[in-house]
Amino acid sequence: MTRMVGRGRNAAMPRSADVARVAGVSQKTVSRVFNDEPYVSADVRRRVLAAAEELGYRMNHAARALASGRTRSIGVVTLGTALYGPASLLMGVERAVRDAGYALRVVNTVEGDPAGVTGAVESLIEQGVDGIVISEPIDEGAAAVRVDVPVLVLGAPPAFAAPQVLTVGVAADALARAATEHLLALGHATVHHLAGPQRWYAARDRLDGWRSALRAHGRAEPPVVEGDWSAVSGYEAGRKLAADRDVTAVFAANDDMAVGLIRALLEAGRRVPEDVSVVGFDDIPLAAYVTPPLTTVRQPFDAVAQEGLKLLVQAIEKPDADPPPAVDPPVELIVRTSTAPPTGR
Amino acid sequence: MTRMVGRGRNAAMPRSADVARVAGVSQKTVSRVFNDEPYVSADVRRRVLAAAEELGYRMNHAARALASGRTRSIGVVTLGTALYGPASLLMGVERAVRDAGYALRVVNTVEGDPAGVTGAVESLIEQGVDGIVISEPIDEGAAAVRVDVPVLVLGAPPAFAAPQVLTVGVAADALARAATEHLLALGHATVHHLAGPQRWYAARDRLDGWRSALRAHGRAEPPVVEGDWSAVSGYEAGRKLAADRDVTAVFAANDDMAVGLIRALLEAGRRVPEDVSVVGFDDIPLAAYVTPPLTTVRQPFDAVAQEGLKLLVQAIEKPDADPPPAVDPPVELIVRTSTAPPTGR
DNA sequence: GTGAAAGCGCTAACAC
DNA sequence: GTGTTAGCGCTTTCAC
Repeated sequence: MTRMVGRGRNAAMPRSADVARVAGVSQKTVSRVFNDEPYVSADVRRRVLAAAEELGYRMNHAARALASGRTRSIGVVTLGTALYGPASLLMGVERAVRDAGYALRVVNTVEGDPAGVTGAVESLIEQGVDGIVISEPIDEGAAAVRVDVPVLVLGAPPAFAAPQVLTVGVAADALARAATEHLLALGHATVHHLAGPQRWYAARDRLDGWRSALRAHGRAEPPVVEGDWSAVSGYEAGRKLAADRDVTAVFAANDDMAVGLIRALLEAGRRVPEDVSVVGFDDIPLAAYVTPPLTTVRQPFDAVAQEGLKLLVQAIEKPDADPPPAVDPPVELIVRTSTAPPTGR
Repeated sequence: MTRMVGRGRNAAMPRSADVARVAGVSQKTVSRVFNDEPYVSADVRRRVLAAAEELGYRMNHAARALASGRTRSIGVVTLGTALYGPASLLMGVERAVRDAGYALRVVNTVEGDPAGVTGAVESLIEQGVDGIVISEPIDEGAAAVRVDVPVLVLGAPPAFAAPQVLTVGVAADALARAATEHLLALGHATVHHLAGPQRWYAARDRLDGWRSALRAHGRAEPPVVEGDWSAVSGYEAGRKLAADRDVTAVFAANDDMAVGLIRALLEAGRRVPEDVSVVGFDDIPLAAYVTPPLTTVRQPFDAVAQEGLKLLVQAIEKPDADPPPAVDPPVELIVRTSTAPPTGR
């Protein structure tokens, strides 16, 4: 079946008034039907729907947005990267937005762009959105924008002046703590940390979780090595770490770096897990299939996106209701074979 | 600095008429300035800009879209997956769309959704977009929609009735052919293929490339094993393939499956590359760091996205001009250590 | 070069 | 339950 769809000045698209004429009702009644408003008799509703179907009517969202001041769309600001974490979060957000009956607008921020998140948010506001999701932002200094739509920040402290700034943590510190404690429980004297870039809040949270685990157990805190999330940076860090015979356990801030790290370790003749245990973070789909299969911590991306969007949509639609209490997703440590007790050497 | 931005019925946002009053010009002149129309004196332009700045004016895109019938936005239809290929393409598209001065709307199609791509396209049209990008679609049968905006299809045959359907191939068949020929050149009698799900055009193209290489060299065409892009499916395929001692070289349709395959091979006691050579597809960032480092073929995602968007934007803005000839991005085979000549056994 | 008037296709507010 | 009347903030058309 071939249906005609389209939009544009001369495109002879039927409008609600045309539907009204065919159905023999007023234009406003057509509007009522398409907005599921009450007080429309079942009979009228049926006639309107039939007429709309017959004409191939589709509502013009621009006109609706102009008249109502609402767009039924949500904007998301992401880092423009195909990294597993941010990409998964984006897919989760898309799904949750669609399920809530909203449209999605996406703006990426570019690393090093002076406008950064602030510019991205302004461009979304200009486009017209009812709410904004900021996904895993990096710290760009105090670049506050006053926005009058609700803002949901995923994986960072609230940093925007908005009527409602909602935050859903990825519970990264708890997850990082669990990873570190797993290594400690195995009998390692201490745990080294291959951190993510500290401009990312997500990276800081993981570092905090690692540090708090070490402190809680009264262990020495070795110097932190910082990577940039990439396997290359993990590899480079691994070359340094491999030279240090005191290193028996490393917690990497993501799986990509963990894989690079392991490669460097192996090339330096240090076996994993016999000589050095490694735990990653994210549970990328490949984690179970690299050599050795990677012990890691699963990030509940979908749950975070869903949970967050529930808050955001409520803030948009019922601004006065109290936000429901946030439910922290469960910590999931996936133990595979890249970790083992230290072998006395 | 805290700037007030926002939109909405009661939000006391300044409009172009306010700017006009402050600048002492007509509302239409403000419109001219913001649309970079000619015939505005430099002096007037400066005054308008100053007034806008003073009031914190931002144009209302919904009103513009309603009046002009154009939205300056582009919609993209993607599969909702964080797989490296689709995710990279999406990021490339976002960047290219932003560079062209358009906004981006995203709709995912869900596997198994009856509406599928057709429904996604209709929802974009309804939202109002000036052009549509369909990224790596799967074959859903003939579900044609007549759309009156230009459509760009990335990585599949044109399948939509639209004023302009543009296609930019990922040249997947040429790339797959190069991968296969690399293995043949190494001295392997033939090459097995671990294919992607055949509903994806991208998977079919790779299979075609593999097949044509085999035919061109007069080699036997072994039965195809089909996976679903995931490492798990590669692993399962690997268990079957490992049992067959005739298998000395495998071309996997993506890197994730290649990694799963290698793991299965190793577990079955077959060494890579000594007993079996493996080449992947995509060059995921991890490819150089897995064990053994993966020989693979690099997909030029950014180039494809940029190239495609150039076509699309031209089709939107200058519908009558001839589309510039498509430039095929170069084939890049990355040889690492998962491939080697067969060892006579 | 600039301005006045008339919509774009909807929703809001209120009448009936 | 349903219709009427005004806009929403821009662009278009055409006059000057």
